[in-house]
Formats: sequence, C-alpha cells, structure tokens
Amino acid sequence: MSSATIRDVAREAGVGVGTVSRVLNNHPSVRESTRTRVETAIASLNYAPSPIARQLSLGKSSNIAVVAPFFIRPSFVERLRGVETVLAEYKYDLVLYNVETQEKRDELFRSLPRGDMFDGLLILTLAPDDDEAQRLIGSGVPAVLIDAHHPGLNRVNIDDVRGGYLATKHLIDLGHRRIAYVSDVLESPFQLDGASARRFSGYRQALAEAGIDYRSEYYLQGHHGVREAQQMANALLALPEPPTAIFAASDTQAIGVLRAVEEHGLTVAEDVSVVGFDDIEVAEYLKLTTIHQPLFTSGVEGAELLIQLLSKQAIAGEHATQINLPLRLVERQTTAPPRTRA
Amino acid sequence: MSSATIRDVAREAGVGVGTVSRVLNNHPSVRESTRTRVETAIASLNYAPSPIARQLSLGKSSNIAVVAPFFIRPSFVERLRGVETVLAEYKYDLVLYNVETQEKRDELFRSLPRGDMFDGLLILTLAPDDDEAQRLIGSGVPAVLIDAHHPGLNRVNIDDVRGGYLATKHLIDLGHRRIAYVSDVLESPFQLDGASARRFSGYRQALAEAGIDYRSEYYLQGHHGVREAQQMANALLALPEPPTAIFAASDTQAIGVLRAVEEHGLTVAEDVSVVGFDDIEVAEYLKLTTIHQPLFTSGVEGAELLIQLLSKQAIAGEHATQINLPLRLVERQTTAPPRTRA
DNA sequence: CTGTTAGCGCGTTCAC
DNA sequence: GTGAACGCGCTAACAG
Repeated sequence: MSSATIRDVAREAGVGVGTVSRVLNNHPSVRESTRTRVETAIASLNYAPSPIARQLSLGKSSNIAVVAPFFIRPSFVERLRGVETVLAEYKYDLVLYNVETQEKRDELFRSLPRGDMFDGLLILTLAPDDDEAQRLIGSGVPAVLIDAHHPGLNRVNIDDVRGGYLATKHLIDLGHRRIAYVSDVLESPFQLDGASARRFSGYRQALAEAGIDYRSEYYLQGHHGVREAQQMANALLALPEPPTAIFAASDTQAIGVLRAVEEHGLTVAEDVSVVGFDDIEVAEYLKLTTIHQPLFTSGVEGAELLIQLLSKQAIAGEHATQINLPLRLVERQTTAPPRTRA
Repeated sequence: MSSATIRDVAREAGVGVGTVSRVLNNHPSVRESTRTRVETAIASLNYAPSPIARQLSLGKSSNIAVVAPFFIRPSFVERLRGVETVLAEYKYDLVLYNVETQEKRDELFRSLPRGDMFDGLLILTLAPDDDEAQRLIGSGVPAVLIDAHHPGLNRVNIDDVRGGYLATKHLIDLGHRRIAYVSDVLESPFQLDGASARRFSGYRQALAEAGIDYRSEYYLQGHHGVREAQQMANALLALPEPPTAIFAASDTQAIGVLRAVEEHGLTVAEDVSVVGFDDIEVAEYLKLTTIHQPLFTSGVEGAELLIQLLSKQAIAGEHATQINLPLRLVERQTTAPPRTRA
C-alpha cells in the first residue's frame, strides 16, 4: 500500500537513516556506491518522503495561501492564473481560500498569520483594516496585497483615480456632457478595497476639469453583477434627461449596461456610449471600450514580490514596497460622439 | 516572534501538555476550572496550535488536492466554485494544481497519490490512463473525477453523447439539414477527457436518425478557444454550400462562431443558427441557445462524494460510483428555422 | 480527571 | 563518509 518510511529504506539499503536523508537532499558528501544502493532501495520500496514530516522538521511548509473574495469574477480568475504561474515555477503549493462573508473573513485573518502552515500570504482585493494589518506584519509571515491598498503592506495595484479619469475624459473628448457612473456599492459592511470610490473621484475630477457640473442623479451604486448594473442603467435611461454616456466600474457591470441600452430600444454607441473597466476577455468579444488593467500581470508581480520577500530572510521593519501597474484606454466600438440634438 | 508551543501553554497554565491538547480538542473529560485556566493561558500567550505537527501526529492533512487543466475556462471556474463551497463547509483546505503540459501532468500523477499530503483528490476534466488509474486506486487515496471518465474510478459527469444529440436534434427539428459541428481537437497528445468526441457521436446519431447524410466537410476540429473557433466557422461559411446551422462543442467556441457569422455580414439565427454547450454565464448575455450542464453542481457533487468516501474508512475494492448529471437544451435567440430558399 | 511518555517521519548535529 | 540520537509540535495511550 502506501507509506514506506525513511527507516524502511535505510534498513533495505543497509545504511542509516541519516544517509538516506542525505541522498534525498543531494548532499554532496555521500559515496557514489552507497548513493546508488540507497536509490535502488528507494525505487524498490516505491518510497517517497513525507512532505508533512519534512515540513515539521524544517519549519517551512513550501505552500502559500491565496485568499480572495468572489471566485466568480473573471478578473479574479485572471489574477489567479498569474499567481499560479509563478508559484508553480518556484515549486510552491497554492492553497486557496474563498472569502465571501464577514465571518470567514475574520476567521481567516485571525488564523492565517499564525501557524507554520504557510510560508507566505497573497491577498486579493481585500483590504485589511489597521488591526488586521498590524497582526499581519507582526506575525512575520510575508504577505502581499494584490488589488488592495494598505500603507505598510507590500502591494501591487493600479491608480484607480486615474482609471476613472481616463474613462471619463475619453467620453468628454468625444463630446459627451451627460455622463453617468454605475458603481459598486461603496459602503460595504464587508471590507473590500474601495476601488470604485477612487474611480469615482477620477470621474469627478475629469468632469470638473471640463467644467461640467456633477449631477448626483447620474451616480448610482449597486452590488456587483450584471443584473444589478442593468437595473441601474435602466433607471438612468428612464431619467427625464438621460445620460448620453455611461461609465461602468467594471466590464461585468458594463455588460449589464449594454443590455439595458438594448432593452430600451436604443443602440449602443450611437445612442449611448458605454465604457467599462478591466478589459476581461469577453470585453473583446463584446467590442467594449474599456480601461485595460494588467490582470494576469498583477498576479505575476504579486507572487514574484512575495517569493522575493521569502528569500530575503524576512527583513521585517523594511518599509513596504508598492508596485503600480499601468492603465490604458482600449477604444473599441461601444463609444462614439453623442447624437447631435435634433 | 510567533509560535508559542503547546508546552509553553502547559507551563503557563501549570498543567501537562496532555491536558492542553485535551482542551484544544474539546475532550469532555477535563474539569471546567482547569479548562478555563488553560484557555486564559492560551489567550495570554496568543497561542495557536501548529497544523503541521497536528497532521504529522494524526496522519491526516485535512486538505484535499484539486487538479485541473486550463484555469481560464469559465466552465472550470464554475466547477471550482462548487468544490470550494463544500470543502469549506467541511473545513478542508483546497490545494490547487494547474496542469497545462504533459510533464506537469505526469509529475502530478506520480507524486499526488503518495505522501500523506492529501486526504483526497479531486480531478477535473483530466482522464487518467489505465496506469495512472491503477496507481490511484492502489495508493488508497480517495479520489473522484469530475467531468472525466474512467471505469473503476469514482466520477461525476454528464452524458455527452446525449448532449450532442440534443443540440443537433433541436436544429433538425427547426428544419435544418446542413448542420456543422465545430469541435475541440480530438487527438490531443495531452490526455483530456474526450467529451468532444462523444458529443460528435451524438451529433451523428441525430443526423442518422433523421436520414441526413453525414458530410465530413461540416466537421472541423481545432484547439479550444474563441479565435480558433472563429476561424473554423469562417471556413465553414466559405464553403460552396455552407451550413445553415452550427453546433459548437462549447459556449466559448460558440462565441467564435457568432463572431464569424457577423464577419460574413450574416445575421445570427436568421441566416445561420448557432448552438453552444455548457451554458456558462455569458451565454445568457449573448442570448446563446445552448446545452445546459450543471457546472457548479458538478463541483458540489464531486466534493461531497469525496467527503463521503473520506469518512467511509476507505473501503477500497468497493466498486466505483458514478453520478450522472442531467442535461437540457436552453433555447434562446441564436437558433431559428433556416431561411427558406429563394 | 490529569501528568508522563512514546511515537508520527524526517533533518541535523556529533562523534566515529 | 556514515550511523546514532535528538528535536520539530502535537496526539494518544497509559498510569496514577
């Protein structure tokens, strides 16, 4: 069946366990003849070392925890792929934690930092509060945030304010003046990273710069999701003076907006322009104009930063590094100049 | 920094380590007064037990491995979500392995079964060959396949033949006679589960049943992906006698077909009908007629089956159970009767 | 009820 | 070069 131990191998090869351990770890000081003897013993017993025992002895686990909310979001999947790529390269195992409730969140932030269970932590889209952050850095477990902010913690993210600005500016340059913003809900009891809020301020900044008054009826919040966004857009389009352009906080939400536009018998771009955020894969198929952010790359960068931290003998107290990824507008076919007034 | 051990707690509380272990595991036989004493000691030392040491001692890891190819596919994500849901419920940790090359595949199938690293295995969309299967069942590590077949291994899947039949039959009932099939490549050096092939035979079955001759020029294979499918559909549409309907092996590929139809200046449904497979989320937004398969549910069922196996004291030799999930046609707006000949 | 001790499987000195 | 003994942190079985 299973589990031959190192001792069995030692006996079989007629050597001590120490020697077996040495060949296992490619220790130079072991005679070639005994090495081969041990190796054949290993092969014949079909032996494989126990990772767990190894971990206990070594004090490291060689696996890193990835915690993230909302599995479903395409943007998360892209990031995760990036993470997986580099973790696999460095032979780290990826343990995945999904967090969709406040309780699970608390539980995780309490248990993760302790324990020798993980060599490192990767946290996606979840901004720790000050307490949690303190505990994290205090625990000495290297951690990096991806798509989340916290001063004092290593992190890779984007300039959301600029993203909001870019999207809005594009619409303004096209000639739009009545521009709405469909946002995630800002005040979540569940602490996400307030990207929507920052994009909102970029939106207002662009508006102000162009001398366009901000209108609160053009600013709607709702839970993340196609359906919710569709409803918001419906409300917008039903306004006495509906917007001629809508900026959605994510591509997913932009899809909802697109549907609402169709539902109203209007045509996208011609009647109302739509711009999204993220540039997930479907955005291309939908020909959605959007703000591209490096999703896959964010995962790669975050994981690499973590690996680097891991090797660096954990010089705590070092100030946290921040990696900022570039943003750019991808112009496709859902934006156009506003229809000229009849 | 971290790691107070159980011994520290014992000393602090003035008890033996055994007692501490008992309160940790809620053993009934411990006086209330000492229990509280230990608990305060735990709190004051900010102690948390080492999962690894615990695992070594217990001989179980409380984590299960999920191996799957192609992170990116939306269908995989849905399944993974289902898996995660039940694993979390039962307090199992989810260790994720991505497999996109033959080497990684071999490496994994060699290393996974051994070791006390995992209590169980969940394998998605990857059909083990006979050797691998033998090693799996021989290892005694409970495993279940999701979206993959192998006699002798526990598995949850669908009736792909029937799926292919349903899709094709729908088209036939609509009046189509020239029906093409856009497929994944069947002979992959990389051993996936041959779902496309089975769907193909369902396709042929429906054709035969309706007395429609099979035409090899209507059957194209290509790698999974929007772009590849789009090219195949382009080729199909450029045929002297192009098909009036196209059945795609997945929704992702159906998206490519949709694009190709547009590219040719044709309109979907009116000029050419398209049906997909999977019913991923975007299918709804694209109004794609498709074969719905329970993606999320497949993850749930697979994980639950595994959990059940885990508790059942691993009665090996038991014959493998197979769970078959239902399929159904979801009719949306990409299919319609063929245009009547002018 | 509770303290003590023996493993769990492996890495690592430390002498030989 | 190589074997023996100890320790990693915890659970479980055995005495009290």
